[in-house]
Amino acid sequence: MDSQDLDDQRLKKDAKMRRFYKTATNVFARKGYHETTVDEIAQAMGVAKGTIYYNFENKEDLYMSVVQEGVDLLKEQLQQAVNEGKTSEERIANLIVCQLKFVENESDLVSLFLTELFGNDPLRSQLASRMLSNCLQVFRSCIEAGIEDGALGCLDAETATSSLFGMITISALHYIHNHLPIPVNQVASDIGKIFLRGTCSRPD
Amino acid sequence: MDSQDLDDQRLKKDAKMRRFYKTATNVFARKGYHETTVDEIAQAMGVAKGTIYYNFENKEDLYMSVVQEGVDLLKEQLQQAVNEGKTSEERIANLIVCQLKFVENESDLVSLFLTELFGNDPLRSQLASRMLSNCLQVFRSCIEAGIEDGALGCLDAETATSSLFGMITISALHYIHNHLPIPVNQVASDIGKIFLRGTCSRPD
Amino acid sequence: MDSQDLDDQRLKKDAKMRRFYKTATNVFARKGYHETTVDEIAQAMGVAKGTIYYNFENKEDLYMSVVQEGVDLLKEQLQQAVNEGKTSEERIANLIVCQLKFVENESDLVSLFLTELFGNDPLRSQLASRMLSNCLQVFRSCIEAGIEDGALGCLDAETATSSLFGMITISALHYIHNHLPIPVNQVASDIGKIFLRGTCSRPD
Amino acid sequence: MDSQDLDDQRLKKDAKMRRFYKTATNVFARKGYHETTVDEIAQAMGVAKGTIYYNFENKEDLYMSVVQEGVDLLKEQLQQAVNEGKTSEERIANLIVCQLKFVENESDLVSLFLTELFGNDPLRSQLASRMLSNCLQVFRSCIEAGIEDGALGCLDAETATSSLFGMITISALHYIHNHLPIPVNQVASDIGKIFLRGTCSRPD
DNA sequence: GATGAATGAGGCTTCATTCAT
DNA sequence: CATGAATGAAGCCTCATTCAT
Repeated sequence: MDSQDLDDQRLKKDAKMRRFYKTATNVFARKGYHETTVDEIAQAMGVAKGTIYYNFENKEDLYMSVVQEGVDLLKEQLQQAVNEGKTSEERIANLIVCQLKFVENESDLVSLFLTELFGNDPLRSQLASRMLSNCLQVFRSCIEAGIEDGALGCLDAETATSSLFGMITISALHYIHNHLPIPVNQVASDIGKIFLRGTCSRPD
Repeated sequence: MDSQDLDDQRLKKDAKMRRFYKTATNVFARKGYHETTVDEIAQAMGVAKGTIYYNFENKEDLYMSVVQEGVDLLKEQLQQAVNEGKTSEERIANLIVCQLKFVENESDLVSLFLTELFGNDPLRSQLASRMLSNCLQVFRSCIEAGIEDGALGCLDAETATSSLFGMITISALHYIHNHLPIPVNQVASDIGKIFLRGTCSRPD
Repeated sequence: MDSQDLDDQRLKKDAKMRRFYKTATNVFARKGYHETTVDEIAQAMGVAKGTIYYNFENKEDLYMSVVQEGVDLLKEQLQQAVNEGKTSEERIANLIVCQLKFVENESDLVSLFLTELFGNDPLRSQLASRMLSNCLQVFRSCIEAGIEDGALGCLDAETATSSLFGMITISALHYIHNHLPIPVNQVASDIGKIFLRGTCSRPD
Repeated sequence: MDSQDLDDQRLKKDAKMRRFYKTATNVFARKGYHETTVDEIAQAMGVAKGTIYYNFENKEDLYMSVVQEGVDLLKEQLQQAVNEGKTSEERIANLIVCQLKFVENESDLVSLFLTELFGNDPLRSQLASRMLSNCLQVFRSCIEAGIEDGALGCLDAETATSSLFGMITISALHYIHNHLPIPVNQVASDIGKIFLRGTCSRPD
C-alpha cells in the first residue's frame, strides 16, 4: 500500500465523517438532543447503530463533535470576512453580513448551538461558552482595532462586542423563528448603522 | 366553615403553589428539563411524587407553568418600567435597566426560558416564542412611540426591537456565563448610548 | 396508622423480600450471573422489571444481596450446630453434617457462592472471600478449641480449617455434580474419621 | 520448500499458538470469561480481532482451548509426580506437593478452571467436570493402590479422593485469595499427615 | 388530599461475529 | 494469512405515570 492509497483512505474517511456530521446536525437540530434517538441518527446516516458507536464515544460525543465542527466553520468564515475588509468600518460590515448569512444558511447548527449555550447543563454550557468566545474573539479584535483607529468611539469593548453579536443574532433568530427569509442586506445595513453611529464618539 | 376559613385556605394554597413554582424553577434551571426527574423535584419540594401529579397534569405541564409564571413576572416588571418613564428616552432607558436587572435576579428563569426559546421542540419553542412576543411587545410599543415622537430615527421597528433586546440580553448573559455580577448601570448606559445615538436620524 | 399496622407492613415487606431472594437465587443458580437476564428474574418473580430496580440498586446489587442472604443463612446454621454439641468431637461432627446438609439443601446457593468465590472478578471474589471467612470462623474457633482441649493434635489451625472445609465441600460437590443425593451420614462419618484421626497427636 | 522449511513453519506456528494460549489465559484469568472482550484479548496478543477468528472457532472455543491446555498440563505433572514415587506414601506425598505447586504457579489457570467447574453453565460445567475427572483419576488410582497395599485403611475411595483433593485445593486457594505465597512444604506436610493418619486403619 | 410502590415502554450501549480488502 | 470497519441482536437501566390505600 503506497502513500497514494493512504491518502485515498484519508480522504474517504474524512468525507465519511463530514457526511456523518452533516446528517447528525440535521437530525439533532430538528428534534433536539434529548428527543433524538441514536437509532434515528443511524437510520438517517444509513448505517447500523453500532457504526455510530464505532466512530464516536457515545451520543454526547457525537453531539459535541457536531457542535465543535459548526463552531469551527463559523470562526473560519468570520475570519475570512475580516480579512476581506480594508477599513474597520468595512470589516465590521463584513462581519455583520457574514454572521447573518451563517445563521441563515446553517440555522440547524445555530439552533443547536444556542440551545447548548443557553441550556442548563453546566458543563456543556461552559464548553459552548468557550467555543463561542473563540468566535467572539474575532468580533472583539475588530472592535478594539476600530476603537484604536478612531472608527468607533471608546466604549467598553466588552459591552460593544456582546451588543453587536446580540443585535445580529437575535435579529436573525427573529426571522428564523417566524420561518421568514432574512432580508440580509436590509438588516445588515440597519444594524451597521445603529452600531457605527451608536458607538461613534460625536458629542450628544 | 365560614368565609374567613375559605380565604385562609385559598391563601395557604396560593402560598403552596408559589413555593412549588420557586422550587421547580430552581431545580429545572440547574439541570434542565430532561436531566431533571420528577423525583428530584418532589424531593426538593418535600412532597411525595404523587403530590406533583395531583397538582399538575404532568411533567410538561409543571414545566410550562413555571415558564409562564416567569414570563408573566417579566412582562409585569417591564410594563411598570415603561410607566415610570416620562419621555421616550427615559422609558427606553428604564426598559434596559429593568431587563438587565431581571436577567440578573432571575437568571434561573431566564436560562430556562431561553433554552425553551432556542430549543428544538417545535411546539414548545413556538409557545415560548409567543410568550416572548408578549414581552417584546412592550419594547416595540416604546420604540414605535419613540420613532413617532422623533426620539428615534425612523429605522425598521422590527430590527430595532430585536437589536435592542439582543444587545441587552446577550450582554447580560455574557456576565452570567462568566459568573460575574452585571455592572447594571455601566452596561445600561453603554447600551442606551449605542441604541439612542445609533437610531437617531442625524445625517451620517 | 398505629404500631400494629407498621408491624404488619414490616412483615409484609420482609416476606416480599424473602420471596425475591429465593426466586433470584434459583434463577441465578440455574443459569449463572451473566447468562441470567433481569427480565428473566422479573418474570420468575412475577413482577415488572422496574420493580426489581425499585428494590435493588442494579443487577449486581440484587445478586450480591442474594449471596449475602445465603451466607448469613449458612453461618446461622453452623453456629447452631456448634451450640448443640457438648464436646469438641461432637461439635466438629455436627459442623460436618451441617455443612453437608446445607450444600445438599441449598445447592443453588452454594454453586452461586462458589462461582463467586472462585470467580475472576477481583472485587466480587474478595467480597465472597470476606463472607466465607465469616463462616470459616465458626470452623476455626471450634478447631482451636479442640486443639486447646486436646481433642485435636496441634496442627496449624489455618491449614486444618481449610482442609476440613475443603474435604466437606469438595466431597459434597462431587455428588452434586453427578446429580446424586449425598449419603450424608456415610460421608460425614468418613470425613469425621479422617479429620479426627488425622489431626490427633498420637506418634506416627 | 523442503521438509526443513515445513518443520520450521510448524514450530513457528506452535510457538505462536502457545503465546496465544498464555496471553489468553492471563487475560481471562484476570477478568473472567464474560468480562473479557475479544478486543482485549486481541490487543493483549498484539493481533487484530479478525486473527483470533482465523485461529479459533469463536470466543468459547478459544476459552475452552485454554482450559484444556491447562488441564493437560496439570495431568502431565501429576502423572510425573506419581511416577517419581516408590511407595504409596511417597506417591501421595508427591501428588500433594505437585498439586500445591501447580495451584501456586498457575493460579490464573486454576481460577479459570474452578470458575468453569463451579460455574452455572451446565454444558461447560460438565465438560470441566470430565476434565477434572481425568486429573482426579491420577489421585484415585494412587489411593486405590494405597488401600490395596495397606498404606491406607479401607475407606471409601470416592470420599477419600474428594477429601484429599479438597484439602489441597481449598488450602492453596486460601493463600492465593489472601495474596500470600503458599508455604508449600509446611502445608504439604500437614495435609499429608492428616490424610495418611486419618485414613489409616488403626483402631480408634 | 397525599402517598409511594409498582409499572413497562423506550433509550443507550456493548460486543461477538462477519467479510470485503 | 491478516485486518478492522461495520453490524445488529440483546441487555441493562431510567423514569414518567398510575392507582390502591
